[in-house]
Amino acid sequence: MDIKIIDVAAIAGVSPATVSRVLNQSSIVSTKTKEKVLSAIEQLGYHPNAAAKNLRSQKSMTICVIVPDINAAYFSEVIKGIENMAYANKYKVIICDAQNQKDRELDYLNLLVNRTVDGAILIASLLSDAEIAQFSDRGYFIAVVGRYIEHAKIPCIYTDNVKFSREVIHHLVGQNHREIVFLSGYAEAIDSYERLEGYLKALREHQIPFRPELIENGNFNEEGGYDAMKRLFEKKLSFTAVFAANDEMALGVYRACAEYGIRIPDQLAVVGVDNNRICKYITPTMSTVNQPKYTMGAIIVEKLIDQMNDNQHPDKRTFKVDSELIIRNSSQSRV
Amino acid sequence: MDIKIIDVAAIAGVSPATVSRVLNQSSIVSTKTKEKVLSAIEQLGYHPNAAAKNLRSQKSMTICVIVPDINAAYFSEVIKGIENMAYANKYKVIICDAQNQKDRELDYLNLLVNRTVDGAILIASLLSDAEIAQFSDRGYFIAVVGRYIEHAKIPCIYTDNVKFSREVIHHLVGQNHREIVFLSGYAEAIDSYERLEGYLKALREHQIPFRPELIENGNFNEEGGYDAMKRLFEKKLSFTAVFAANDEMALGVYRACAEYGIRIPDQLAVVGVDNNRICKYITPTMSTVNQPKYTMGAIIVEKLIDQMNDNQHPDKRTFKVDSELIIRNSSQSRV
DNA sequence: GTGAAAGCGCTAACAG
DNA sequence: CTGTTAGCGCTTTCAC
Repeated sequence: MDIKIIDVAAIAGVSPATVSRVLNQSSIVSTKTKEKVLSAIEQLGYHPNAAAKNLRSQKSMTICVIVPDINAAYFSEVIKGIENMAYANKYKVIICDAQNQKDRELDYLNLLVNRTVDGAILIASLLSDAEIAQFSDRGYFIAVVGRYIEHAKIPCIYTDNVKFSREVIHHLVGQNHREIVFLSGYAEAIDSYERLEGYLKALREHQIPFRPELIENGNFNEEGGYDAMKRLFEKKLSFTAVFAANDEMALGVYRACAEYGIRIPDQLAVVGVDNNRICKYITPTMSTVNQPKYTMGAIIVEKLIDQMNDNQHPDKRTFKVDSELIIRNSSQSRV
Repeated sequence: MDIKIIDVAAIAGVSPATVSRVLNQSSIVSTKTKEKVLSAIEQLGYHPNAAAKNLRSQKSMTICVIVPDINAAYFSEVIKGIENMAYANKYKVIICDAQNQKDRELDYLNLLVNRTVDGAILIASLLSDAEIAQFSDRGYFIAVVGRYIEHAKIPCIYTDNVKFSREVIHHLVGQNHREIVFLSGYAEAIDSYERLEGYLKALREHQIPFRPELIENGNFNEEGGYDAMKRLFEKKLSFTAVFAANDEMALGVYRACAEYGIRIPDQLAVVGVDNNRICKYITPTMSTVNQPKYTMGAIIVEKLIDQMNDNQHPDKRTFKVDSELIIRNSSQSRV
């Protein structure tokens, strides 16, 4: 059996309450008894039982992070930011791989309900705003990465999709492209919607007529991007550039181009989103949009922890962070 | 306040013990009362408090996974296997990013000591075999990925480094290479040691004299591989192939070659280890060794859970899994 | 500044 | 088959 607080108390010649007090610095203990207690703890190698502590104090010092896929580079970098900042604040992090399934996400959210965790961070959630808000209203602490939710108690961090999409199109137009394909992710995703919006806005700004046939869905994955591109090629449409709503799909574009003998960037310019590490290594190097993923993770835990501890800093609850267009060879005309 | 077992008991008109029994299927309850209880649970939306359950039952149904870096593709895939299999067994997974620091690793291991977790999985740990064994001897459940530990109670899963290293060298020799550089990782890592051993063995088998100047340390990262390669080039040594102990270093080799105008594979053949996704996308595509990372993660949790539950299946405790040499363009002479 | 005692919500004997 | 009871190990009033 492990050593318990009462054992420490006995050795130190004090009551368990006093041991608890020095452990938690909850109230003032005389220097002398504190020393006795500390040395008893040391001597016995005492470690407070977490379950007992959790039960009594009604918190677990644990949060969970729910993502569609642990493995995806984008998520794992956000998670790293979350984990590191959580550690700095003495919080533990439970990872939840929802595998793109809503019911699994819901299942993981039960960790909140049964008090396994004090709070949850949702990344690229499949739940609707209303569903998320509802959880918050039930008194659970939730924070969201990647989108904005209109709710006073839900910290959010996200990038301005519309803004950077416009930048991408501006860049492409600057390279004399006027027939630009947009590859969207699955329709339910807010990111798809907003990136499309930015694309449309930018076209309008440049008075380029919008051609609906240049919009294809690639489901945010490599295969989808590849298939979409093939469809486009088969239709013999005229276009000179592709803006893919993420790098995965852009990678699919590369593959399709290789098959059809289309040279990037000479015959087709390509831009993705996410700054996957592959972008730097592939030939030609791929233009993309970088988001401060690690920082986003770090900030969101901080805010969540603030919420959980009622540190109602009157400072912001939502954060719109800037992303940066990285121009590489896939979208530069070699003059 | 949340609903508790006693509330359910009251509604169902039974004792809390009975509710607990239907919840845990610990002993037989009549169909009739079971139904009453179930409907009360449903009606109230009752979820058993995890902390209370943990305290009483002396387990947390949680394990932790300690890795040097969450972000590294290799680890995140193993973690995915772990998480998915854990979920299937109703276990939660706490991720611990040790950031390549031994003291942080030790700190995370305290999760075992304070009973936050029931067991821990160590991946690419910096701890010595003796240190790990010691934890096990203190009664904590530990499992290890990536190396073999001589200890009856520690499940291990690992690949045969010596074997695949020999295969790599055989392959290279088969391509008429006889002057082959070996790029090792940091010396403390067992992987470095064993991969070097395989390299040496294979050379001997082919009666190729071993040249110590062809061995360089690249610390398992891109920068290290790049630096090592530069040193080698500057020394004007003669060699025609490089076997890097992981893909990261091999990527560094690519970069150094680009700088020095060395063409891969014509002037230099390159083989890495890990099958990072980049290998498939880089030009030339990179030969490497693939390990069943996901499966390794899945198997190791299963074994750990077995251990924790005393399911002393007399079946194996350690698993040496096969890896596969993937030959791509970086090591094929274009005849 | 310190101790006694109650109780967090659950499960597991032990009766019946 | 079901209820009563006693804790799991800790923190936190409330006294002193």
